[in-house]
Amino acid sequence: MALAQAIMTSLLDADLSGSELARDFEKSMGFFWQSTHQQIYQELRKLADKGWLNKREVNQSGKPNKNVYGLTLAGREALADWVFGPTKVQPTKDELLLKLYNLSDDNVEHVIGEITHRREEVMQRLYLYEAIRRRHYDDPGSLPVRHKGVYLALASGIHQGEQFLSWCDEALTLLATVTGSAGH
Amino acid sequence: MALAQAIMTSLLDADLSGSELARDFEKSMGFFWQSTHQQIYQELRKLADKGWLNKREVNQSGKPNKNVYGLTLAGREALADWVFGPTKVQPTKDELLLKLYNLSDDNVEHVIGEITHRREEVMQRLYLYEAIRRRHYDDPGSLPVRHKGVYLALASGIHQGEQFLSWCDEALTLLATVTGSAGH
DNA sequence: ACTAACATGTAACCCGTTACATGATTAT
DNA sequence: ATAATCATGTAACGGGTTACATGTTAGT
Repeated sequence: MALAQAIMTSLLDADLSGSELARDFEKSMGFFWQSTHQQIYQELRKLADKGWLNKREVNQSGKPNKNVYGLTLAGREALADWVFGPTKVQPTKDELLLKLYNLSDDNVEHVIGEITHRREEVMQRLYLYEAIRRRHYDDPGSLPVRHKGVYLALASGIHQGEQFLSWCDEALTLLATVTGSAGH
Repeated sequence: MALAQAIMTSLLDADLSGSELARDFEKSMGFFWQSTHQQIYQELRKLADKGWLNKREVNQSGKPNKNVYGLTLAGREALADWVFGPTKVQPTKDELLLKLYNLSDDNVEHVIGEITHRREEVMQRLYLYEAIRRRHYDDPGSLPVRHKGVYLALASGIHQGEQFLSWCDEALTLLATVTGSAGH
C-alpha cells in the first residue's frame, strides 16, 4: 500500500540495510506498519531503480557484508510531495468481531477466553508505549515539529490501546451475565 | 482473509443474493468488514462448490433474476467450528500516521486539514452508530446471546470512533502551537 | 430506440504471505 | 567439520483492487 513511503520514512534519520529495516518493521515503525524482510528487499530494489535510494556495500567485522540504503535528494523530494497526495486507510479486519456475530451459548466461554487473552496482549503493548512516551515524549509541546508528528503517531497507538481495554471490560461484563444466568 | 465467514455470517438470518450481500458489505457488515461485489461473487461460487451454500434462482418482477444463496447444514457447522479456531487480525494501515512521521513546517497546515477532515468523517459515522445503538440496542443486557455479540461489535466501532475523536483533538491542539508560534 | 439501474460476472494486476534457498561468519 | 546466526535473496500462491464486459428490465 505505501510500503515505499514507510521505508523511506525509516531512512529519514539514518541509512539502513535491508535487515536493519526489517528489524525496524518489528519495532518502532512496525508499531503501526508491518512488513516482512522479503517484501522489504523487493521494495528496496524498486526504490533504488527509481533513483530514490542509493545503495552502498558496507563491510562488517564478524558478520557478512550488508547493503546500506540512503535517501537520495530525489527520494526526499518524492516523499515530501507524497504527503500532499491522497491518504489511503486500510481499516482493521479483526476476526474476533466476526466471531461475536456468531456468539452462542456453545461458544461464549471460548470467546470470553479470547477477549481476555487479547486484553492481556494489548495491555502489554500499552505498557511499552507508555514507557516510550515517558522516556522520549514527556513534554510534546517543546519538541521540534517533526518529533511532534512522531509523538502523535505514538499517541494514536496509546489511545487505541486504552480504547480497546475499555471495550474489553464492557464486553467481559456483558458476557459474564450470559454464563452467569444461563448456567452450564 | 475470512471473507467466507463474513459472507456466511451475513446469511445467518436470511438468504441473500450476491448483489444484496454486496450492499450489506457497504452497510451493516461493511462497518467492520469491507469487500467488493467481484470478490463476493467469486467467494459465493467457492462456497457453493464446497457445499456450504446452496443456490437457487429467484424471479423478480421488474428486475433481472437473482441467485439467492443460503447456508447449508454443513455450512452452519463449518461456521460454528470456525469460531473455535485461531483468530487473525489485520491491523489498520493508515497513511496519515506515516505522514505524521514526515511532519514539517511546510506541511503542518495540510496535515491539520487532513486531520480535521477525518475528524468530520468519523463524527458522521459515530452519529450513525449511536443512532443504531439507541434504536436497536438500548438495553444490551436483555438481548438474546447472539445479539449481545452483534451489539459488542457495534460498541467496538463506537469506542474506536470516540477514541479517534479525542486523538484528533489532542493532535489539533498540539499542531496549533506549531502554526501559532512559528507564524506562516 | 435510448438511457438508466440492476445483477452477474471475467481478466489483469498488485501486494502481501509462505516456503524455500544461498552464502558469510562465528562459535564449538 | 558442524551448528548457529546473520544477510540477502527467489518462487509460488492467494487475496484484494481495478477495469472491463454482458445481459435484463423499466422508464421516456
